Amino acid sequence: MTAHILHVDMDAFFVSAELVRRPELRGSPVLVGGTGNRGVVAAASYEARAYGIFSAMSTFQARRLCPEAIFLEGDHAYYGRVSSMIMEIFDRYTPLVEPISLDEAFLDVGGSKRLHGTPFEIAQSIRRDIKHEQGLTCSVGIAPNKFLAKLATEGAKPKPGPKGPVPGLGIKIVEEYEIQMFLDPLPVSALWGVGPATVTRLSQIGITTVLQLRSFPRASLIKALGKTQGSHLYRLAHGVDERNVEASQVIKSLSHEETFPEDLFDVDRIGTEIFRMSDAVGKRLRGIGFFGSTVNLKVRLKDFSTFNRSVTLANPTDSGKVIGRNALSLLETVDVAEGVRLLGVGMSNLAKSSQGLQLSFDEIGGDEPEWREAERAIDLIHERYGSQSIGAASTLTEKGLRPKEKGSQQWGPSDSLKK
DNA sequence: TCTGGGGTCCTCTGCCCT
DNA sequence: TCTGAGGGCAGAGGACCC
Repeated sequence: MTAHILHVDMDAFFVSAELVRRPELRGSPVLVGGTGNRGVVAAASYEARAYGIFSAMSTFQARRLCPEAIFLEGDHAYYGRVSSMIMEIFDRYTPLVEPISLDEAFLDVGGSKRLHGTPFEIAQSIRRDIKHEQGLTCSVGIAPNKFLAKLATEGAKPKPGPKGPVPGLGIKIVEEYEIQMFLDPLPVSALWGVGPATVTRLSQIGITTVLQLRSFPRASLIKALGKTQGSHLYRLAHGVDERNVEASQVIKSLSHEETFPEDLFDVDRIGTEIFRMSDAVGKRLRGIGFFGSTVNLKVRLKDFSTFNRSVTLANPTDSGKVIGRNALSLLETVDVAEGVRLLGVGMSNLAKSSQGLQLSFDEIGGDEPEWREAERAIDLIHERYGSQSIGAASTLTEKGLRPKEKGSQQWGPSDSLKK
């Protein structure tokens, strides 16, 4: 099989997007993420990476490593707009585009050769278009499958150096005949699905590199890791990945969670926050025309211990009120006396609202059947006058209405949310 | 003064039913 | 009637990804 799968990954996307609109910051250590001490770094410029800062590091630690770094609060809506324009560029070259996140996608260009050239030429064109139209750079991996293409991208990326970023290859191809040569020296942590826990388990049986993993008997690997993960890793170590590039993906769950600038102790306040998040989840469900059957509540306490509770409803719902009522009863099973650091409300077991769902009297609002209509009316008012214009009294905090929008607190609480 | 948010998938456990 | 095995399912939580 020839290398025809492209993995395109933007270089330090959030930071680079900020530098486009704030060019005066170029050359400085710039970080995007949660600016409060409870936040994390979402993206670091290559100048900041030279200080040992990396994404997912706590903002507190990043500040200590580089006090002079410029911290920018993320602007999810802006990155979303830039991302859409980049995805449009991909669409020019193939209809088979699978976005993984705002800054990353797989493209199957197997059928694009006659129109657009070889995979390498297409990668060159995409990089040129993105640079020209958005002022951003990206790296591209090309390989016979998604797993190898993604790994190849890592080899194409710029690296941080003491005097600024050291340019990478930009494009890296892994052809069929060089797969093992490419994979064997890599650490097992480079494989998709191998995190810290699996690294530890593998090292206990003497496996630290892909070559060692490949040489290990499949049956022993399955014994050590279980059938699913064992055979999955065995195949990856041999460069086998049969997943196709999926242009459309079905949403399976949806949630909102939030870490608070200070721990919450007041049960009434916790209830208000749960209703606020439930409201947002309901709004998003209605926005995409879905109902959910399972209500999930996540609670993280002061000591970072985390509890997940869920309940499956007899009838699916898209009502924030119904979600909130169920989430609140789930809260009763968790002892929150020591203080709540994070709350999350989610829905799973989703189905399109057009799939002939029967809603019981209770699921559409119980004693207030008109509430369902009210929620839809609120959606319309939000659309027209903004999310601060109106909301249920149950979602009102002492700071006023704080409706939760997707991505509004993507990387943790900011300084401005602190009292 | 540390450790986000939004997802997916998997495994384990307990319960119910046959 | 009691008991155990086993399947199905829901719930909890771990692990991983970006």
